[in-house]
Amino acid sequence: MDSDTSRVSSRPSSPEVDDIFMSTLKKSVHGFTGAVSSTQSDSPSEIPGLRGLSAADEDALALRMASKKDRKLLSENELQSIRLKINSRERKRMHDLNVAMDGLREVMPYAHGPSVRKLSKIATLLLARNYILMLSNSLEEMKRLVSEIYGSSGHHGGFHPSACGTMTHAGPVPGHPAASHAPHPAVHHPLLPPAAVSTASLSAPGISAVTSVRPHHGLLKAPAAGAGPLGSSFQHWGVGTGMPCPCSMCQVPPPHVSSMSTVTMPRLATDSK
DNA sequence: TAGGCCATCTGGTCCT
DNA sequence: AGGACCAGATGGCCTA
Repeated sequence: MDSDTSRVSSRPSSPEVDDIFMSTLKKSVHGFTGAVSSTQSDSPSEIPGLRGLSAADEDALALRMASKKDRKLLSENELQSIRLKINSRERKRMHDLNVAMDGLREVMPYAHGPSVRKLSKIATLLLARNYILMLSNSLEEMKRLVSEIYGSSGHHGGFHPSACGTMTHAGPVPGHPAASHAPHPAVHHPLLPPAAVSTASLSAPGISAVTSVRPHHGLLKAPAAGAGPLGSSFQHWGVGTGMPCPCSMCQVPPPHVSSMSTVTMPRLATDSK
């Protein structure tokens, strides 16, 4: 999918006024929606300016409506049936999208639970992006250190299985979501002393734009006292010691992350009101 | 009450 | 032709 740019560019920035009008007419005069939605119960009486339409008016409108393509060949019931079918597909599509979004939320390093409001869609996407970037950064750092340690001794420069086995931050995998991170092992980055990781904090724009805003935004039903920026259920924060986890994942988004979030989501970054 | 988020409807566009 | 995708519009719900 993918030819979006061209598709978008060819799309009118806003619908024609007449199209909106006709759409309204279709919905109101002919019950075009099929009244599937519980939130949108359009009826003629609800549309100012359409009240008092005579039967002739409706016929004329129906004619105009039908003139579009071959709709004239379809009965009102057929049109409604088609519309219902399309609406149903769209609902299913959006539902699937939400399911996928939920799946993404589950593997995000963010507080989960009945008392915590779930991430918004945009926050989920932003956090996911930054999470991926952090993991990539962490992986690169790990590779570099492994190379430093084994590279000069003639050992292979790649990951040793034993080292791999101790990597708990390799990223969420199916069945092992980051959200359900097991508590940190005593040494989760055996090759990475705390001093080796960046000293940058999670206040970096990428993460802060999403996570630190949530409480301000009132999205946490119950403030997590003592919880870090990622939330109280985030295992990397304060496990055992109550101190911030020094691991790479908990520390830094890559430098280039700052190019977004706060820019593209000004509201998220400044919504502390 | 304003603003944010969301679900839904809808029509347009593109793809198969 | 039918389906998928997209974006605009609309209204409901919730929170500060």
